[in-house]
Amino acid sequence: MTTKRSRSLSSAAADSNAPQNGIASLLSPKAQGKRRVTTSSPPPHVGAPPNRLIIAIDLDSFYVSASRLLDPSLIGQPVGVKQKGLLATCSYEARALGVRKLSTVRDALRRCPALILVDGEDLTWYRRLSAKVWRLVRGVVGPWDGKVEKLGLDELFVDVTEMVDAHIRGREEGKTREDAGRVFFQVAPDSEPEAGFWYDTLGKPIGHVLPLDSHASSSEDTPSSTYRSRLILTTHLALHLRNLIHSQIGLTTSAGIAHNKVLAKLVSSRHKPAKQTLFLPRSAEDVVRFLDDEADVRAIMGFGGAIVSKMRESLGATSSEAAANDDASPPLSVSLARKAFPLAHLTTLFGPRLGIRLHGLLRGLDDEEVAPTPLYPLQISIEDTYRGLKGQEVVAEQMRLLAASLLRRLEGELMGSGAGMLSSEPGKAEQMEKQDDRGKWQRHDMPLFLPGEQGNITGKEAPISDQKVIVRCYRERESDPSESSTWQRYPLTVRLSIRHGWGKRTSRSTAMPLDIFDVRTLSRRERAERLAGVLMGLLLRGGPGQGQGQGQISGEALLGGEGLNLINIAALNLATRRPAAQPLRTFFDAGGGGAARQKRDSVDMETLLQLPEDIRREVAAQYGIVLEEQEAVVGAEQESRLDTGCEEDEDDALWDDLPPIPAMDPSSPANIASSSLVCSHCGVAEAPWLQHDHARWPIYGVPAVLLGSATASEGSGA
DNA sequence: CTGGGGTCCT
DNA sequence: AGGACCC
Repeated sequence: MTTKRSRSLSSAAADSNAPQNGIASLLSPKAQGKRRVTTSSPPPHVGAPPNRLIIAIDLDSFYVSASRLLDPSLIGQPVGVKQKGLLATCSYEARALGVRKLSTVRDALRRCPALILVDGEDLTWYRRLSAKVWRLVRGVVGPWDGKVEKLGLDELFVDVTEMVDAHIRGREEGKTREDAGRVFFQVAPDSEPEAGFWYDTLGKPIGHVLPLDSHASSSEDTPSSTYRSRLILTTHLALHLRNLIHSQIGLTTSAGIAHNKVLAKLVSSRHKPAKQTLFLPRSAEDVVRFLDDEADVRAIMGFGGAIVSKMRESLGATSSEAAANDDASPPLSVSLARKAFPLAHLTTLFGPRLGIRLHGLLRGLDDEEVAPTPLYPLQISIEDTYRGLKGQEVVAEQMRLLAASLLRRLEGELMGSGAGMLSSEPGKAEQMEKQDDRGKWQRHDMPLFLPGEQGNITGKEAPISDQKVIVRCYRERESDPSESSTWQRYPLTVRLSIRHGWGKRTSRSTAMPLDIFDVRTLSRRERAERLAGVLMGLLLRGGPGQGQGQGQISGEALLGGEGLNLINIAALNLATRRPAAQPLRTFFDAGGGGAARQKRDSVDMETLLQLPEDIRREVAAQYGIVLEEQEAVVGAEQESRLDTGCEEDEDDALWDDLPPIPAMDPSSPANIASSSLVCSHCGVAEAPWLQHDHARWPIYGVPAVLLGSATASEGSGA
């Protein structure tokens, strides 16, 4: 359908300013000549003249603006939003006083002692506001097959090609309202004929235009359906969306309009708060000239630190430039990058796929489609940073807090009534739009927690740079899921990532314990306890290289060296339906040797484990399941059991109801043994936090006796 | 002295 | 599981 449309448009373009109109000439000769040889089907626009209409929208100093909605006294003030020791962002007033985004708090306060600090470590409010903006925009362009992609909390990409062309078609068919040189762009379906905006048929763009001489030279453009006039029309639509975001939500935005994402994003940052910029090149040369103004190739989305560092290194080797791998090394300009890195060079350095992409990016070529952000994310994670967190009890306590925090988020974002509270509610967005553009801002309904007498601000005193500094902190009231709300998605996997000292992150994942979904029968505390237990198991599991689970990593993680600097817990693999039970048997089924294995498929382990103890024991006895809690296991017996290997045994692993994570010294074998349970499958005793994993992959589980000896080397002896 | 998140690719 | 990218 794209081809049909673009044919009619390019025939319209052919009459007036064909050579300068630059549709074909926007492509490099290479790209024009090349026909797709790949077997995978390319996006419709690949290899075709640029035809898409992309808007990049950027919420201005988002965290600051969002905080100002909660606390208007911040308006007009130099404000910095801090996360731990860093300024996530700061207000333009603060920037005028020399404060830089991403500077340390200490540095910012040195430059601007009057800086007002806001705590931005809890993202709840920002996340909600961000989703609101996304839904608003999607409510407008969605009905026209428009696509909206969220990038982080404060950026959107919007593909309005279909929407604009639908309008142009309607206009060609005389279906639009016109009045004294103006046309009405009806933005909602026919049920809402008043929603939309008037624009001037003179074809003047809204906002800034780049390259600077671009529009002036083509001022004789007729407002016909040329590609250029479609881009110009898009600036009106962009303003409309920005006006909506401002009037309905109260946030100002910057925007860029171009024929692809990278260029739209690049120009969106050229004029920054509350302005928009159109990129309107006449030729491919215009694009390259524009990019060559960019002194730092990192300004192009896709050129990150690792890539540029590698490029600079390669440059130093061939051109005797003394650019080491420093952070302080001078930026690599786009023009230098383009001249110094022919395609063959880039593919050598980065492989065919990435190399080709980077080569195109240096010339402004970008095929990346606007990928509609799905209703539910692919993963939900929380994290916190520490200064050398160590000790079993300390770590376990943090794990409990983080687990509870993750559960709170999962409940908030994955539960709802069938329609989905996070869902677009297309009708609602249209209603909002139907209201006048200059209407009052929407009420922001964050249920605020009011600890202070003076209002909704919690003052937190924090010692920063030797002074006590007040950090304003806005908190949301706790709430439980409503009665009617049910899980819309079920994360099947949980992943624990940690950073040890200042090293790199490492991560392990395992099955999500399914009882975290039982919000009716278990308190959040109980479910958090369960999840934290599983996480402690992951912490102790160590890497695959640890084979039998010597517990080296775990010992160090809990007790040794620098301690933990970061803990991140992620819920991923979000399923639509709740699985029946924990997949305990996969390992054994794959093992193949289970012909004689006795089947107990009729027993739902999860259900069994949740029964009251007396009933549970009764049922277990009936099915021959060992629910025995064991005081201690003799070391020698364990060793021999371990040698035989769990996979040869016949029974499924099963543990008794899990006790809380014991607050105890893990280096004491006695403690471990006393709280261990014996695997009914292979007979190995495991500490509580290892049982979950052991049940899935017995060979990775760390037998208590080994754990004891491993930690004993650092701890209080065997 | 370096946040608290996300996505995709290998 | 890790590494790159994005904000």
